[in-house]
Amino acid sequence: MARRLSKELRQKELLRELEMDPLQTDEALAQRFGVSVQTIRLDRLELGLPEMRERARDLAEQAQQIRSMLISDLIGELEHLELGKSARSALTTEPSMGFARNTIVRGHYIFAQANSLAVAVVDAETALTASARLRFVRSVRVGERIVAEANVVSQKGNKHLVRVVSRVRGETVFTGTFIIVARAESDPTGRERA
Amino acid sequence: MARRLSKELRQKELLRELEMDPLQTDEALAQRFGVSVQTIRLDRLELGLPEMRERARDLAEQAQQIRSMLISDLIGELEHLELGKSARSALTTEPSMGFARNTIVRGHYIFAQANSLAVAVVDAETALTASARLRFVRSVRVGERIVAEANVVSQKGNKHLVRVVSRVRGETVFTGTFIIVARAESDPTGRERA
DNA sequence: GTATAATTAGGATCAGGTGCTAGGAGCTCA
DNA sequence: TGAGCTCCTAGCACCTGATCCTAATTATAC
Repeated sequence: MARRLSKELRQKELLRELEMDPLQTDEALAQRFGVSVQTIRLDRLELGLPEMRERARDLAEQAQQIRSMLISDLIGELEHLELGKSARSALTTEPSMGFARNTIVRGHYIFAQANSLAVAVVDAETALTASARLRFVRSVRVGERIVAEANVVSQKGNKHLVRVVSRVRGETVFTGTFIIVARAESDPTGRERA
Repeated sequence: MARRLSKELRQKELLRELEMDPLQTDEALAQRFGVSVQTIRLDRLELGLPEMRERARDLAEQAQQIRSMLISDLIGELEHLELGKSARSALTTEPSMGFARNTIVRGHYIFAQANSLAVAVVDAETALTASARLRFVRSVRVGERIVAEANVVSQKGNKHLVRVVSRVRGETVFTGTFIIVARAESDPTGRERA
């Protein structure tokens, strides 16, 4: 049974190996495990692992999704926007947004949604967050859908006071008060941020 | 010159097309533009664009980086950690962290680094952000390296007051005061967040 | 109408695979 | 000892999405 054990072990290692670095060819993997390329192919077949090019494509697609979802200027989907007045966006939370050891969504995703919305609602070429006060009222579980609503409370000069409330199924999970500064595109001296 | 113009136009379109969806083969692109595959190849050659498989690989590598960098529990690299007392982390900002229209880093990345650090410094199984006050003192440009320092100011029961200051080349760009709540792993009733 | 630029076509070759067939090594069991 | 089994290796034909190279055709400019 030493043979079979070694096979099982190799396949487990193979999984770990590909998780660490998915962009390895069968050739490289074969060398790494001291077996023939065919053996690696059989292993992949048994484990249902796709070939390197597919793995690359899958990852590439993920990257695009991540890019458009998490790294877009507005995090979450914009559902409503009345410039200078109010806005609403929805964010469906994903496992990648949670802590590694539990299913609680990490605060900066909730903040990111609220902050993006606060910046978006201000009617200006460039708007940056100057300061904020946040309250995380209740923890959010991975999979829950967060609806954030932003309202411009007041405006003095280029300073906008924006209030954001985020809810999950109607229950408030987060509130934040943002001071957003509108800045002319031509003004390069950054004194504030978003 | 209509031909040459059409060529220039096609190459511009090609760039935009591939930016939108990089996972297209020459074949598909040829059909899309109504030209032969060879023409697309020549265009790619002139524009210095890599083949589809390379594009996929590049994206895949990015995805891995994004995964490990932005979606890890601690954003930025931990440079120092004394549990319950202080911590320091560094974050080199990337183009993907900036706004689409300028090179200013968006606030939630700065917050994410600070928030992660504040949570990490608290010596507890699970620590969640309950509330925070933030000040974005100065805008950060893409490429700048942010060093965040967190100090536990006080502790009352399971509530920790953590102060975070983020600097770029010694200059303060962000300050935040976080109230972090430590929670026993066994307590499933989420009343606070991180 | 001819020079020049742009496009198309064809063939050889490559990487990194799939799918299939076949053979040998190593172990178990009777 | 040999049959039966799993596991590994090997070889060959084929596929996709490319490469590089040469040659021919078409469009446009002068």
